[in-house]
Amino acid sequence: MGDSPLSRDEQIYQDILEAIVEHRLLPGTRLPEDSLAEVFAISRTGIRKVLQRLALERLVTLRTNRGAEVAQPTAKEAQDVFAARQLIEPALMPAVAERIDAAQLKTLRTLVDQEHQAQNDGLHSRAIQLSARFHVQLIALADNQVLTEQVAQLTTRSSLIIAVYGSRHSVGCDCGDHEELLGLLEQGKGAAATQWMGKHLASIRTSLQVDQVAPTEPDFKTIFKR
Amino acid sequence: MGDSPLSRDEQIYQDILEAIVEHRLLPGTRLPEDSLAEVFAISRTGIRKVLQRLALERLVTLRTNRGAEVAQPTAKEAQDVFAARQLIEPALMPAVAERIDAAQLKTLRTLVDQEHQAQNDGLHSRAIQLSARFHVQLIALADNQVLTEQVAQLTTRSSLIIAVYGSRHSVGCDCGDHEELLGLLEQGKGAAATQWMGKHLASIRTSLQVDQVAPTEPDFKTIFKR
DNA sequence: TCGGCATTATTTGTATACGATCTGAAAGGC
DNA sequence: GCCTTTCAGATCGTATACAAATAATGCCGA
Repeated sequence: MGDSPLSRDEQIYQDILEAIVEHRLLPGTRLPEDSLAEVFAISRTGIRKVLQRLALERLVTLRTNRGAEVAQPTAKEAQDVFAARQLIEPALMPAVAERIDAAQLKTLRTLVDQEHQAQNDGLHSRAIQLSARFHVQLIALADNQVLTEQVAQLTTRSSLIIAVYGSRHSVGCDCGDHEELLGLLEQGKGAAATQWMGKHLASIRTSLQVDQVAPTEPDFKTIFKR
Repeated sequence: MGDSPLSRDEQIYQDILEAIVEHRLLPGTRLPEDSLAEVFAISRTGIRKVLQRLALERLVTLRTNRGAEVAQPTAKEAQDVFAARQLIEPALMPAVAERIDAAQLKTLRTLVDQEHQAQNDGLHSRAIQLSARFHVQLIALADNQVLTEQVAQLTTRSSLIIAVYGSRHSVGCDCGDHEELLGLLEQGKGAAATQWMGKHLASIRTSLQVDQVAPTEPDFKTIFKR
């Protein structure tokens, strides 16, 4: 027994997902089925399935007869995503504080360390990915699969949002450190952890430059006007 | 301008979704691609796309080489779904109370009336559907598309849960009426509405008979043991 | 020189075909 | 008589082919 470690489709899905989260594929990038099919040595049928899934998760947009491209969240969407996170994530901190144990703390601290290291090495992309994983792993401790999946989706969308509106900070690791939060949880201070998480997300949210929209397609008029 | 009113796939998706929400398709029912393809006069390709989507929304389960069937939520999943709803929906009531206006109140009251009528006519299936729509329409007023979509998904999953564990009540319209809530919102009593919604969902949750699992396939060992 | 129109090339939408896998039942051995 | 094995039917997974739509290019006329 033991499932196949990762189905073919799932692997491709993960690959593309990671590329988007790590900003190797930027918002607006077109994703032609043929090219992807060739890269992954699979038929278009398989690619379409993956793109479909990514579209339902709002990571790519899918327009009929015009193919797929990496999604470009609007400012409103960015606000909505972070509002949702602010509603859900802080509220789960008490449950997390209750259930967390030494082994899980250790796992989470490993993630934080890796994140720091990536940050110091200038690997911002990797830091972003690790930060997202930290949030999901943390929420998973509340033992609610539904909410965990929702937060997982919200964090990946957040990565996309940061690609469009973000400062150069990774997923908001400027306002105090994830390590701080672990300290609070370790001491069972659920209420304090709730507050911390609320501020953490608020800080990321305000650091977004939602006003200065990065022009999707190069605005030649501006570029060549002298 | 003006999109096609409803794409072919979208229509099929809606049809199957409605059948599941209204309990015309019960949990555990197999959904062979060939049969569906024939019914909807489309190729298997189109059906697979729809089933894929329903699977991502957890309304059908998809096992490799064994096809699709209407999902049978576990007791844990049922708890998780309602816990999520209890976290999200009450929290949005203040925002809803602030933004609601006369026109929207009227629309919602129409929904409630239709729900009552369906209930009185013994059309429980329809009542369930209308109740779900009421919740979604309500949440939509908070003007957060992300959360609205999440709640939409949670309500459809709730319908499925009620099919498995539910009492004969429709989507929990026993503990006080949706009309009551509209009264509170009309008066701008956001805090009271929050409380009301919390109790409302709690009431549905406790009315679920999560312990007496409806045996999917008849458990002959139990049945014939004396 | 510029705008409108036709043509072409690229890309997606859909159906179908073929191979692989699973389920259930019948046949055979113990 | 019961268990194992094998075979057939049905169902799914994947690739490919062909049709349709779109976007871009080139052409022609004003």
